[in-house]
Amino acid sequence: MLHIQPGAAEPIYRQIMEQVRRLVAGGQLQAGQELPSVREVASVHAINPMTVSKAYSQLEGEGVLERRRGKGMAVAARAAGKGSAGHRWELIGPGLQVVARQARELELPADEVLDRLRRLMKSEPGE
Amino acid sequence: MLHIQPGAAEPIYRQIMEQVRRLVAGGQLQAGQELPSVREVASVHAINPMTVSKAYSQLEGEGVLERRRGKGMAVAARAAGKGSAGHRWELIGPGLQVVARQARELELPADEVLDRLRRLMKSEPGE
Amino acid sequence: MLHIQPGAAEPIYRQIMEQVRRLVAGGQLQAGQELPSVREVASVHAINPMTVSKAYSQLEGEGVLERRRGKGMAVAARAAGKGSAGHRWELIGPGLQVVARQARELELPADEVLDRLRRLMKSEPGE
Amino acid sequence: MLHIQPGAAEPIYRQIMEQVRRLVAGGQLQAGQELPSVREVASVHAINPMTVSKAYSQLEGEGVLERRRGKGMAVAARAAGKGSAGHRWELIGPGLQVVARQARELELPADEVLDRLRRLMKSEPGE
DNA sequence: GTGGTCTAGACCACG
DNA sequence: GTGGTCTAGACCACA
Repeated sequence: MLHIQPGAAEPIYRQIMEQVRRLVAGGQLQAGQELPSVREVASVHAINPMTVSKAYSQLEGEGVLERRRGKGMAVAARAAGKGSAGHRWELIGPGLQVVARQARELELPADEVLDRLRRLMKSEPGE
Repeated sequence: MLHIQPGAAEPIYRQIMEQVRRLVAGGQLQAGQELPSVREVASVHAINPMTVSKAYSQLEGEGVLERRRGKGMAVAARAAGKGSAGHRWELIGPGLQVVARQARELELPADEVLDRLRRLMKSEPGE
Repeated sequence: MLHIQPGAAEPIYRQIMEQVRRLVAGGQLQAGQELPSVREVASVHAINPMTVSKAYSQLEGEGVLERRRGKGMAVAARAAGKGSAGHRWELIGPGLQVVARQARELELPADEVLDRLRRLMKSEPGE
Repeated sequence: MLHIQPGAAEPIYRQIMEQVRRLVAGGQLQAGQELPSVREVASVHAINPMTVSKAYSQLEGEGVLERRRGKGMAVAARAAGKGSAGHRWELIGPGLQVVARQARELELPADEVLDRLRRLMKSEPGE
């Protein structure tokens, strides 16, 4: 379910956090739904359990996840409101601004930038 | 000229490096053109001169900048080739992929994502 | 009779243990008196029966409760001595020290702290 | 400056968090003031640096502390408002409720409870 | 079975 | 010098 890139600049625990946040906001993880256990995620991606645990704990602190004692983590009930359209646009806003600034600094034609992004959004599901 | 966000996740010296790289590739910094001095950048943005110096030095190591004794740094002559169309698309490619994945995870409609990006690219110069 | 807060930092089984200990020491649970059954407590508070059982078992190990075959748990006869004034003050001592340190670190005026505590002790029975 | 009890039920990193929160709210740590470094706290109390780091990081996440890159942690500027009287009483409220309930369950006389607390608040500074 | 905590030690990034 | 990240491994607490 998660997509980890061990060598990326973004730390692993933060990659997990951001993906979970988006999957919850996007509705692919419903309120109350259980997440894969710390140990499972760790073994699947060959990373340290503490790294996963750190991500989950911080998401708990943010109110995105809830701890069910002895039964793992689940999407928090009150995280449901996080799926509002407004909130979802907030999560992608910074990314759009970064790309816009890069395009401007590179003096790339807006039309072609949009074209490339369109193709990436359509085809990427496979990878 | 530069846009620094202290407190951002991306380290300051890297913000400088990436912006300079893009401005050179985009042609807004021409070969031979002088860059603002380390001290000037540092004082304008209230950051440590060592941070600016580190960014400049690494760009020199990459062949993007050249050191002119007693006269500061300038865009390297051989950096001209860095402005090829292919190279410029390489610099923005990762950003586009990131945004595409975020949109997919958030289940946001592609059309509206493109629309928002279009508006950002047109209007942003002001900020 | 019991007051359970799932989700609190203090584990549930320990919440049960401490409350029973205090009710016994305070005389609200008399020697020989029966406690609500594991199943009853579990269903009333929607918690796992094993959690209740664990609390009762440990209290039995401490000599506070006794197991009556086929009839559940009751306050141990020899637990009577636990109600001495000295013992009761021991049970509240740590709590008082914690509050005193918090008040000091928050630089709150002692008089008002006492005032608020007085009101809480008088009115709380309702909740 | 901090008071760590290694054997306590409350985890060490949480002891640190709560004390810092209270010292900030109480004004003993002013906005902008630097905290002792992770390594310093760790060596003084003979605990692992990661334990201290965890506390600091979570306080940063809560907005109580700010990271000054390469220069350690400091009390966040926006944490100043955290020192309002209302906020300080919020921090001690739960502790007062706990004590009040314990006193009631133990059937201890309110006057004497208050008396003991008064003495603790006056004399404790020494330890 | 679940997550939490702590340790020890290594390496990196930043200024 | 500062904090951050990750690993490996141990033990505990909870249900």
